[in-house]
Order: sequence, then C-alpha cells, then structure tokens
Amino acid sequence: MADERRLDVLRAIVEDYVATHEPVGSRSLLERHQLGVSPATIRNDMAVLEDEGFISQPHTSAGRIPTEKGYRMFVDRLATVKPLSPAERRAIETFLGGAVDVDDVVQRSVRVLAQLTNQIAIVQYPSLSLATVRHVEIVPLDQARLLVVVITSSGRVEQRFIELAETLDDDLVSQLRTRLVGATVGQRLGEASLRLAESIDSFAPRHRPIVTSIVSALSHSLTSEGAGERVAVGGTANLARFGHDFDSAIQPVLEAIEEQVVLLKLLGEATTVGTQVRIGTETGEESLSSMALVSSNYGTTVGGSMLGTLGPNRMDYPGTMAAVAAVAAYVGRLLNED
Amino acid sequence: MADERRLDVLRAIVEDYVATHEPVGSRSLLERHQLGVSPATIRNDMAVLEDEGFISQPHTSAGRIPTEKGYRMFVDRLATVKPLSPAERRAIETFLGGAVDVDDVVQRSVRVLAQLTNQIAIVQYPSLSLATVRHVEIVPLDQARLLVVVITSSGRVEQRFIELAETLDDDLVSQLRTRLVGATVGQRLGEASLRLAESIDSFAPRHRPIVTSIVSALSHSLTSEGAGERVAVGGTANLARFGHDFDSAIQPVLEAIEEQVVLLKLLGEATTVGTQVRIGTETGEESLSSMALVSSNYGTTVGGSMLGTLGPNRMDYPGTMAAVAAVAAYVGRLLNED
DNA sequence: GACTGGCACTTGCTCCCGACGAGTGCCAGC
DNA sequence: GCTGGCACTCGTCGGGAGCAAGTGCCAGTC
Repeated sequence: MADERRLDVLRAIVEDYVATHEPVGSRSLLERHQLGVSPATIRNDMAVLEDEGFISQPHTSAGRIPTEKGYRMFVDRLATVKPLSPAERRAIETFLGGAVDVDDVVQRSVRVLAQLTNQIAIVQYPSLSLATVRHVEIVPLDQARLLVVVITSSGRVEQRFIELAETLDDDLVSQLRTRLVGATVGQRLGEASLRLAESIDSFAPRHRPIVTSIVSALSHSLTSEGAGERVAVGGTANLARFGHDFDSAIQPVLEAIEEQVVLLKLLGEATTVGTQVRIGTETGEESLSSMALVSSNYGTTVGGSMLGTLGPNRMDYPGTMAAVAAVAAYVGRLLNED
Repeated sequence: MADERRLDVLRAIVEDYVATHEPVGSRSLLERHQLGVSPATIRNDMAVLEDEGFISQPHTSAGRIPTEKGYRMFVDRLATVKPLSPAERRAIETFLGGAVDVDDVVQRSVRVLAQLTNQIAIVQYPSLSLATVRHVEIVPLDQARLLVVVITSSGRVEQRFIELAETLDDDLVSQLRTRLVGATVGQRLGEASLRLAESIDSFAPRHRPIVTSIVSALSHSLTSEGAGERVAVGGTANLARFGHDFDSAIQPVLEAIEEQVVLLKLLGEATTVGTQVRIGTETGEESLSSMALVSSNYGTTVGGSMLGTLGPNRMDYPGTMAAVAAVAAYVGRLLNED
C-alpha cells in the first residue's frame, strides 16, 4: 500500500508538471492533491522514485520532474482514460464529414487533430498496398510528352510525366491504352506492376524501348516509392506555444517535419494496433528527445495507415491519446465506406 | 555631394546591420567603411537620416538601425546587383533539371530557394487560368461514387469525388464521357466551365439532376477555387535561424504560412512584372511586420505564377533578389517548354 | 515499521549597485 | 561644411545580499 501511494505520487507529479511546466515540490504537491500524508512522507517517496529512475531534479534544491521512464510508467499504468467531450466529438464529425475526397479527408484530419491537441498533427495518406487499380489513362500532352494517370480503388490519383525521345503515333497510343488497361485494372497495385512488366513483350520489338519507359513510369506510380507514401502535416504554429524552454529545440523539430522520410519512418515504426505512445528517445530520433509521438493506425480493410501527433513530452497524454484515437476511428470509418 | 554621402552612410548602415544584427554606431561604421570623414560628421548625417525617417535608435544611446523606409530606400536606390556565383547557378540547374513533372518542379524549386536564401520559400503552382483542358475522365468507383479527373495542358491533374444518390448505368456513363469531353477538351478552363453548363440541356430530363451534380464538381475543378490556386512552402526550419529576437514573432509567421489563403494573397498582390520586394507593413499583414517578402513572377506564356521568399526584414536583399530572380527564370523556362 | 515535525543546508532567482563602454548631441574652431 | 572635444545617457556586466523553495536527515510518535 505504500507502494501504491508512491505511484499516486508519481501520477500527481506528472499531472502537476504537465499543468504548470515547473518542477514540483513536496509542498505544492500536497496543496493540489489530497494524499493524506505529510510533506516529509512525500519527500521519502520522491527519493525512492528518483532512485528508481522515474523522476529527477534539475538542480539540487529544485522540485522533481518526470523522466522519460516516468512518463512511460504514467502512460502504461497510471493514466486514466479521458473521454472526449461531446463538443469535441461533434467537432470532429462535422468537420471531417464535409470532406469531398480522400485528400480532403487527410487535410481536414490534420487540421482537426492539430486543433484538438494543440500539437503538431501528422496524417499519412491511405496506403496503396491493398488498393486495386481502377483505371489507367494515357494522355499525350504534345509530341514530346505524355502523362500517365492511375486511379486506385481508394480514390487516389497518381500521375507521372514522361518525356519521349520520339513521337508516338495514335495507333500505338490506343494499343498502349487497351493493353495496359487490360493488364492492370482490377489488380492489386503490386500485382499490376508485375503484369505490366510482362505485357511489354506483347508489343512490336521496335516499340519496346518507348513502351518500356512508359511502363517503368507507371510501375513507379504503383509502388510505394512513388507518391504512394506521403504525409500531411499541420499545426506547426503550435510549436511556438510549447514554451520558451523549447525555443532551442524548435529548429531540429521543424527540420524533421520538413522531411517526409523522417515522418514516415516515425509513423511506420508502430508495431501494435491501436493508439501508441513513443516518448523522447523511444522515437529513435535524436532531435525529438524532448518530444513525444502519439500515433494510431486507422482503417483496416482498404490500406490502413497511420496518423498521430507530435508534442512536447510533457503533454496531456490522456487527452491527446483520446483525440488521436477518436480521429483515427472516424477517418477509418470514412475511408472504409467504399 | 553631402547628400550623396548621406546615402552612402545609409547604405553602410543597412549593410552592417544586416551583417551583424546589431545597432551600428558612427565609430564602428568608420571601421568597416572608407567614408573619408570623421565620426562627428557621420553623426550629423545620421541625425539627418533619422529626421527623415530612414533610421532609428532602439535606445537613446545605442547605434542606429534601418527603418522600413530605410530598407525601402536601400532596395530602390542603393543596392547593387549581386550576381549569383557560378556554383549557385549550377546548383539551381542540376537540381531543377531532374524534375519529373510539374509538381516536382514546384517542390524542387521550394527546396532550392530555401537552401539558397536561408529563408522560407514559397512557390505557387502554375496558374490554370491560361491552360486548356487536355482530357476529362469519368471513373465509377462503386455504385455510389464516381471520380472525375481533369488533365490540363500544363500537365496538372485535378480530381474530385462525387457521391451519387442513385446508381448510374453504363450507358449514361459513356454518354457523359463523350459529351463532357466534347464540350471541354481544347478549351480554356473558364470557357470549358461555361460549355459544361450548357451541355446539361442535351441530356434526358430524368438524368438532369445527376448530370448537374457531376458538372458542378467538374466546374469546381476548373475554376480557381478548386485546387487550382495552391502554393508549396519550404524552409520553415530557417525561421529558427533568424535570431533570438525573432522568437516572439515566430508563431504568427508559422500561422500565416499554414494558411494557403494568406500566402496566395501575399503573392497575388504583386503589381509589376519582375522581382519585387515588400517590406514589413507593405505586405499588408500585421503579423509580418518584421519580415519582408521578395517575389517574382515566373513563366509568361502558359499561366505564369509567382514564387518568392519570406525572411526577416534585415535580410541580404541583393542576394535574395538575385536568387529569386534566377530560380524564377529557370522555372519559367522549364514550364514553358511545352 | 510507517509516518511526522523540525531543522540545517543547498541553491537558483531577483534585486541592487557600481563600473564600464558605446554611442550621442552639441558647440566652438578651423 | 567638417572636425575635435566634451558632457551626458543608457544598456550591460559582474558581484553581493537576501529570499524562497525545496531537500535530506533525524529523533520522536502512533
């Protein structure tokens, strides 16, 4: 039971520190929580918690702040679920409900997440891996260039330019159209990419070089290296609100945010299903050591992907997790209608 | 000739302040520039310049810093053109030369501009107003939804979802395809939008409601309220490098950057052709009062648009203007090949 | 054995003061 | 019209005192 109180103390410390952004001492802890014991007892508990690595002191005579391990414990065992307010739920539904297409859903999700959490929101575009090819279109723009467009069952549209060395007669274009459409429509994207490669052989040898370049462009659109894996980011202005002690950390974070690769890696590392929290160095990014990432997968049938928020590690975990989970659930429902 | 020396003094003040970020006094000015007169003379000149509103003192006994009016004078009459280094030119050409489509050109331009200037780069996607419709495609996704895709002569692809109340038979789809294509392909976008409206009458009355909703979605894609007018932004991490006196201004700037509308308005206000500078309040944005915008139009034949950089008003104007002009010229050339 | 009250100690923060230095404006003189 | 000199203004830096918050430890109590 003394053990239990110690965990109560840890919980109280995390909550107070998140609320005030100042190291919390034994005295002020008692002012805000009914723990039923004296400051001296709290101090003893704090000493133990510090030994165990859950909290630390910035200076010898300051209060305590949670460590990464402390936040981890809080998230895993101490935090109580904080359901969203009805107003927040309504906000999500009405705002996301107005979306007109997949891109719009993603962009609106980013906004609503950033708004709800006051953090940086990151939403991955729906993954293409499970989607099938709905339509392929080949459009000559002029003698030297043509555009290939792929439309997937999830409603994504990927396009790619191709610069041609030689001009292309109408006959070949229509041949291309029918054969490439035939080879791909209805297939999963990965599958379609293979079929395309095979279909090259069906063209007259003199057309092979040009067909090959077209096919490779198409394949690129179909695989994840194409525009397939992308993320939308919003709420960067919230960075400036994290507090002045974050001013020095702001540049590396902005740099990380500009790199799609870094964000994809962050989101992609999730191992379990559902809402997940990665704190500080757990993100694997040096530059995010004072941040934390709350992420969740969304959508299950058609290429589920990830979304989440990035904020200071001293964030309101219960609230953030609830918001991320709620948005993920709603986005998942929206995109799976199909 | 005393007048002329006063302008030399102003130029020297701007240059030194941009270089050091510290108020410049009469003594240090003489250490860095050969002006051939004594500090006292400089002080007299400074007093006059201050009376005229070109410079000001942060504190009674500090050096001078340029005012908005001072920068304006510098840009208009004092700055000498600073050509880009050959290495910089090469960097622009090789980096932009690798672009694979229009979106890629825009994204690469943003990167290269941010890199060259150490500022925030903003590039507007090529305007659609002068482009013509190259292709229209209607793709049923399932019973309840279809996708309309418009491809323009500039290589942009715009797509839009439509939720249908009723199912749509194949016959109607092919009818739609041929008539809508017939009504729009080859037209300027605005024109095409009008033709579409007329074409509704050619359908059987019972199909009108559904056709109307499809046409209105298409029209939306064709007009600038659609995804037509967009911008790409990059280099936000440079914000953190502007100096600690900018820490307080960082949030409003981040907010402005997230609002496409604000950025479009900023870029759209340009009146003349060529490189243009708007300093502080000249931008019309309260939150950008300590920033400056250097912009230029690019491309002349196919829907020219704008690009530029946003940085602290104490920026290296000659260098920034040269970089913006060079990138604009190169992007213009790339996009007008067509 | 667990908790409490008391006490001595540490230490960051704030305020104040004086010295210093950078810079100014003004004025008399060349 | 320019210069040298001089008195004056402030912002900054460093040191020292006082303060407040917080700690660890210990002896005592239930």
